[in-house]
Amino acid sequence: MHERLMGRLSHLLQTESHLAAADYAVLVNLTDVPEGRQRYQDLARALEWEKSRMSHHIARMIKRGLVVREDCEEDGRGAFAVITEAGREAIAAAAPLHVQAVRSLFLDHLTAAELRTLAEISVRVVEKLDDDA
Amino acid sequence: MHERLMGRLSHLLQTESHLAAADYAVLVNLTDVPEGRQRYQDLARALEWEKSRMSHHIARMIKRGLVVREDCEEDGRGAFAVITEAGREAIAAAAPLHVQAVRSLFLDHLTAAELRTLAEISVRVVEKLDDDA
DNA sequence: GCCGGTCCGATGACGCGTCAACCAGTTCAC
DNA sequence: GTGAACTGGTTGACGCGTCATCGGACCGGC
Repeated sequence: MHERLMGRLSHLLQTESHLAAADYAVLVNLTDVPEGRQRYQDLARALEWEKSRMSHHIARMIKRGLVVREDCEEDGRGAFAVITEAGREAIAAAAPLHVQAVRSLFLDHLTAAELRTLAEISVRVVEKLDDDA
Repeated sequence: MHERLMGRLSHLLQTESHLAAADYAVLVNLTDVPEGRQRYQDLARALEWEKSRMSHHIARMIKRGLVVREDCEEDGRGAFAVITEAGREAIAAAAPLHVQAVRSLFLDHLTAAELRTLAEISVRVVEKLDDDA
C-alpha cells in the first residue's frame, strides 16, 4: 500500500509542480525556519538523510535555482542552504496540491480509529528500529 | 515507518546476501512458477513494474548470472527470464534471513487485531488507487 | 496480401541514492 | 602548542528507475 501510495503521490507532485518528493521535503524544512536558512547537517538530521545525499541533492537544487549555498562564518567547514524566491514560489504552488492528494488518496478512506491504530503501530515499530540500530 | 522499515530491510538483504529487494522479488516470482521461466511481461505485471524497468533489471541480473534470457518460440517479440542454479542458491540463502527480519522488525510488534486493521486499510486504499488510476 | 494500430522488449539519457575516499577545519589530550 | 582524532561537506563511481524513443512482430480490416 505504501509503495503504491508514494508512487502515485510523488508522480503527481513531479508532473503537476515539477518538484520531486525529496525537493518538497527540503523546501518544507527550509520554510519552517527563520530566514529560510539551514545548515546541511541539520537538514540531513531532520530528514534522516546521509550527508552525501544532502550534498548531492542541494547541488542539484542550486542548479534549478530553488536554493543557494552560503558559507558558514562560525565554522569554516559548514554550509547553509538558503531558499530563494523561486523556491518559495515552487513550494507555495505545490503544497495545496500535495495535502489535497494525501487526503483524497489516503486519509479520506480511514476512520479515526484506524488512523489512531496506525499511528500507534508506527511509533512502536520505529522505536524498536531505533533501539536495535 | 514504512520508509525506515524498508530501508533497514533492504540494507540487510543487500549486505547479508548480496541481493537487492528488487532482485529478491524477481527471484521469488521465478521460483513460484514451473521450470523457473517467465515472460518479461508477466513478471512486470506481477510486480507492477514498467516493462522498461524489467528490461533493465533483468539485463543486470543476467550479468550477475542469476538469470538467463531465452527467446520466445510462439511470439517473436517475447522473451523469457529463466532462473539459473546460482539464482536458486542465492534466493535459498536469502529467504530465511528475509522472513526472519520481517518478523523481528515488524510482525512481532503487532497484535493480531492491529494486523487485521492494517490489512483492511491496505486493501481499501489500494482499491481506491486502482479505481481512479 | 497489405497497411495502420498495437504490443513486446531494448536502448540511451538523465536524475537520484549509496558507498568509499577524500580534504579542510576543529577539538582535545598531553 | 602540536599531533591525533573527529566532523562537515565534497567528489566520483556505480547501480537503479523513469521517460521518450525506437524497431521489430503481431493483428485487424479491407
